[in-house]
Amino acid sequence: MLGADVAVLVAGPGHHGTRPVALLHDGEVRTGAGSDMAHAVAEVEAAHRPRWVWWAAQDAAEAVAARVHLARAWDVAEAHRLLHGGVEAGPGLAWAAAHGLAPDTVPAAPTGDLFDLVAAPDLPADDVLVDAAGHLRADHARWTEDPTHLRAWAEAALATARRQLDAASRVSPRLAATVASESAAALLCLELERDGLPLDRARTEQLVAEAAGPRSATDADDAAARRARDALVLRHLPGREHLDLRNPAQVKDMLAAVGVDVPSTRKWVLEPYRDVHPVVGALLTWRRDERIATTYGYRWLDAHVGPDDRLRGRWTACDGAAGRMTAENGLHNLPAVLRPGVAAHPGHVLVRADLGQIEPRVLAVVSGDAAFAAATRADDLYAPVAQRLGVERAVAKIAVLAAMYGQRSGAAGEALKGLEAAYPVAMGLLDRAYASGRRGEPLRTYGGRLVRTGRVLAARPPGADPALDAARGRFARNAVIQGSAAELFKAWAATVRATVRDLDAAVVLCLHDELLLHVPQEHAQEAAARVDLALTDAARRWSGGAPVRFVADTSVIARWSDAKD
DNA sequence: CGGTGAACGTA
DNA sequence: CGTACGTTCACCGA
Repeated sequence: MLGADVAVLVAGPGHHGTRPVALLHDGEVRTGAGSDMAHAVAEVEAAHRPRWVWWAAQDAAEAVAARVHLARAWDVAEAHRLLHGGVEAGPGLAWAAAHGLAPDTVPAAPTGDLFDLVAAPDLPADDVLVDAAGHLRADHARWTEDPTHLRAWAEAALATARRQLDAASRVSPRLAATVASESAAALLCLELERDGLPLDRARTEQLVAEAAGPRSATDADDAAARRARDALVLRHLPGREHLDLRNPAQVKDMLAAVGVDVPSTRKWVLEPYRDVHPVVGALLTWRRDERIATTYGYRWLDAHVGPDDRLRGRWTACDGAAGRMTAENGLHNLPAVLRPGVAAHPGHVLVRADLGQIEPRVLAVVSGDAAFAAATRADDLYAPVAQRLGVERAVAKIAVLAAMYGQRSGAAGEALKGLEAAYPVAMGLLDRAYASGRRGEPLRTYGGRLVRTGRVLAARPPGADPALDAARGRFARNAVIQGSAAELFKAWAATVRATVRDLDAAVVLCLHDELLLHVPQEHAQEAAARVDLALTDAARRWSGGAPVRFVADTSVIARWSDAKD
């Protein structure tokens, strides 16, 4: 994986475009300002299609901005997160881990104040990157401001990557492939931020207006609109006109006074009390509209939707828990009522594809349960499970979800016993994950990501608090499924990224089990077919050919909210 | 002014 | 609400 066809791309500190960048390929290093280096990167890609090694995808920011497509990468930061868990994965930490140095001995980066000049111990000679203890020098960020240092910086990244590959092959035969997939996902994250999510601005503004009222010209108008929204609730409460609806404690006291005695004012707690007092319904409607007015209102539109009518936010390839993708600025939690505003631009369509029942299908792969794998041959996995258990489909579904997530409320009891009997291998995997979590032991996803379970209130050791142990157990059981599903999803997304490129199509949204592509109209059917083919290919590679079927519901639409074909 | 919890959107 | 995440608000203590 890191043989002869390797190129290294690293950047020094500074602003994108003007910062120093080095490209190391075939023993030769080229350095220059980032924006000037983009075409050199493109040349190497076109001629050699190497595997690119970088400390993090951010090193390729200028190439991405210049729309240079890079096919294969080894991202040292993503590899570190997979091998060792956690989110922190800077060069100093990744280097240390790759060289067997304890993470708590990594020297802290200088903060830039005078104290550093006085306290700095044993500064290495100025042309040396590694200190006496074997760590990257603490001031490596400043040190790489000098372009003559960038060759050593690139070689350090390559050395780290090679050690990571050795470590990965010792952990799991699948881990190197997972690094490749995660590295592509991290690159895709930069492209998602660059391209944005296409919106129909007029329609989106209209939807916002329906919840928040018309756009205010002045602060006074804004305050008046806010008072008008509040009045729709307060009119049910004569004598309490000064109640602050945004203060949960005041709302709770008010509700108790009108006969609604609840432990909290959360939506699902209040929902059953709609008939007790009209203020309950009014409050819930107010909360829905207030969410749009404050979080997804005009301020959000103005801040994050560009003049090209695209919504942009930062993306990260893996969160700190099980490894799902995250996104900012509402890209991952846009209220459903605003979805009609997400629309293909003229001459284009959206291709929407979502994975069906991904988590139980992933459980079949991770556990290697042959009987459960057989159930994945059905379009609806719960049908054969229900048949085997002799229960209704709805009961089978609840039982499977209860087994995976540890739901304790509800009546899944009998069906759960049936599951244990019918699919002992799959249920055994979930039980072992739960037990590992209770003991605070780390575990690995199918693709090899280390998930630490001690992170749940790490201050209290396992065994000290039964409720905490149970929480760690539930977290672990969920993480092995959710994290493995995230790996399959990213392998799929990376495959789609590569295979629809020649259609001028692009992935514009990743949502855990759903992909949205922006596609020229004339390539709609071809892009949809390639999305489905990419799932077959990615699933076969990720699962190592396990007899488990994955299914996508794929449709060509104009708006995200449109019904499926 | 920074940190915390409540609340709620998404999967 | 089984588990995550991001955002906004009010409150708390400095």
